[in-house]
Amino acid sequence: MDEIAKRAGLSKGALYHYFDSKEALFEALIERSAGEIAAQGEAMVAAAGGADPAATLRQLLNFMCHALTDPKLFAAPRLILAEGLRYPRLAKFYRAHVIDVGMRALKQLLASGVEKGVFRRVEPRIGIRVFIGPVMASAFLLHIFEDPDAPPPGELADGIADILLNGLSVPQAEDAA
Amino acid sequence: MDEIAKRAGLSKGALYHYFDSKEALFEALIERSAGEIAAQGEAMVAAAGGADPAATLRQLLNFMCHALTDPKLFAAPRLILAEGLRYPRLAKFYRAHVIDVGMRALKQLLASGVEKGVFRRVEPRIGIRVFIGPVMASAFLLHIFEDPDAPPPGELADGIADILLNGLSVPQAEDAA
Amino acid sequence: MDEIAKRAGLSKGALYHYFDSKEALFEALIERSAGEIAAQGEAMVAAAGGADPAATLRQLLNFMCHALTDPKLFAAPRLILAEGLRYPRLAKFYRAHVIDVGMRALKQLLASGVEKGVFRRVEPRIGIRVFIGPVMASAFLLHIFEDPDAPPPGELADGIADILLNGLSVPQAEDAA
Amino acid sequence: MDEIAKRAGLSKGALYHYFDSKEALFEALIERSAGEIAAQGEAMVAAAGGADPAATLRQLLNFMCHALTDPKLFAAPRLILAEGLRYPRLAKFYRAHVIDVGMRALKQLLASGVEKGVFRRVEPRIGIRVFIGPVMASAFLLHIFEDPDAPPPGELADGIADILLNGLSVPQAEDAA
DNA sequence: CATGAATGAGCTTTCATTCAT
DNA sequence: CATGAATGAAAGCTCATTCAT
Repeated sequence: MDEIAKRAGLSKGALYHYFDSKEALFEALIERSAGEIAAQGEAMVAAAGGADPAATLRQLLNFMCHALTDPKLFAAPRLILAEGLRYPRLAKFYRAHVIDVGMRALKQLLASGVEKGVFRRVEPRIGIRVFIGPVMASAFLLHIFEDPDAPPPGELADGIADILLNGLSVPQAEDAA
Repeated sequence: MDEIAKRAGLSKGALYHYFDSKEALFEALIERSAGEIAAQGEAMVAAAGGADPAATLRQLLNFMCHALTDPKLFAAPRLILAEGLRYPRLAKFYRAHVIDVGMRALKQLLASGVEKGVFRRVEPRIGIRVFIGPVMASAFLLHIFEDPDAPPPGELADGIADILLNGLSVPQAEDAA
Repeated sequence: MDEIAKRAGLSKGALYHYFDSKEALFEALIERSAGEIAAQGEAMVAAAGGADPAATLRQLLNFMCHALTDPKLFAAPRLILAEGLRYPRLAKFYRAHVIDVGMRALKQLLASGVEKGVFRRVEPRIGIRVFIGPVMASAFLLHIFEDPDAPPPGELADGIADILLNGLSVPQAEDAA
Repeated sequence: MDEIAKRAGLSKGALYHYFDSKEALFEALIERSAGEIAAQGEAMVAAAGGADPAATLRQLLNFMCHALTDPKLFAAPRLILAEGLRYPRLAKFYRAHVIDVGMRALKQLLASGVEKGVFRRVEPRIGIRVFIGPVMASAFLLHIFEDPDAPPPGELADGIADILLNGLSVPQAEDAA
């Protein structure tokens, strides 16, 4: 809190004027950064209205990859990881304000793709994990392990989308000799 | 350290006999759990010898999904995430002993798949992220966010492998002109 | 001060307009509650004018027992006891405005009883302590220790008066020799 | 705690080695001082065995007056007053370990006096308050209000006992003209 | 080898008081 | 007159580390 106060140009006491506790401050931070991102992602899916699910998926991936490249926007997930054991309520808050929102949107996107006949009918819980996981992994490698080899966000999003949509496997010729 | 000593059934003094510092203790923990897992994954790829890359990928996913379902084996990654900021050396240690090992093996697996003509030639850094990300995301949802909806590890591995290999998209009919 | 301001329905700033400091506020509180009680007790003794000291003593006990049953009137003594160490000036203030007043009145009452020949000539400092002590003890048991067995004030005053005036001992038969 | 540690010649950390919290430290203090006094008083009553209730009452008063003259032994009651609002459990602890013990002993003493025919049958709750109150009042005047006029403990105990046993009133001649 | 008492810097939080508006 | 944001010292407590035994 000393450090936070100093960076905010306030005294520690003033911080407690605005937030009841460190936990409350963290919750506000989560809501204003990760919560915002999740809401924007949800809005993106809603705006697309199921018109072109593959394009929406690409757009969403692009958005997420760019967002999580920003250290400021990675602050919220990092917070959960660093302080989640000390403040267990924080993980619950994050789940309610970020994860549930994102999951709902992704489930919606996958379902509309299936409905349109462009996505295969995969188990939604797994589809969600396969969508969000690569973005997470990239963010961790970038911010926590300082991978010098990190691909730029646009390229990353395109590459993830390519594999997600088309698979790693080489398509088999189906009517060969 | 008090808590660790108590659970280990010895005194704090004894703990400092075995480990020079908390950081050293953490490094040992990482080496013995996550390092072990990474080494086993690497051995799995080496043992397969590039014979059936898709099968090896499925096997590796299955191994990882089962491993990270165990709270004890999730302890090391969680440690890095929670303490990585407090002990920056720890993140570097983890990268050297776990991430680099795993990445090398995965890059090898992808390359052998390409060589065999069964995998498309994707950017390896991205292929790696798409492989490991979904497993990570599943572990986080399970252990950090206590998702009650977590799929069982076997089913999870199969589902991830299916999407990874075959993609989300419905294959196009190829019988055109 | 925050709490006091809130309960008083004004801002902290306003509080400091009316009172220079917390100590000053406390002094005002003491003067307006305990000081008032002490003054009323003194007036009671003065009004009686030494006419019927035993009756005055009963009346005074009754007044005190009823007063100290009211949590609002117990607030001032409690304040002294709780904050007397933190604000030593406060104890002196209470002594001057409450204790000295009460003691003077009691000393007066006892003296007039002796003069009238209805009270034995006891050491006044001790007489005072024996008078006020039981009332204090009752208030403490009621407000601090939340004794569920507390006697109602009227009954309490009568009981104390009975013992004070007549003693615990069974009167000896005087018909000897 | 800083102050306590300094006076004990320890660091703050060491204090928390011995006591889980400030409240626990206070409970230990209460048990070792006031609890001890209460237990000794109880033992005194038990030892007397109801043989000479008036003498026991005098002895007990003498013991209490001497005990509460010692600032160290007054520390526990003072603690309750100063910290009771901050740590409400403390008052409950004091009640259980000190007040209930003392009350039980006093009730016993009064009952045995009644049984012997030397004490009048007074309401025990009131008898207790009249016994303990004057001692309390004396201790407060001495330690909190620093009364320069405080009677020495022996004289005080004798004076209280005299009033308690014989009453303030001048005995009436019962067979006069 | 092992103990556990002890340290001291650091943490989150509180609170009487001040002051620009 | 009144507000409430801001301060800063101090409170209770934690914890990695050390050291006499």
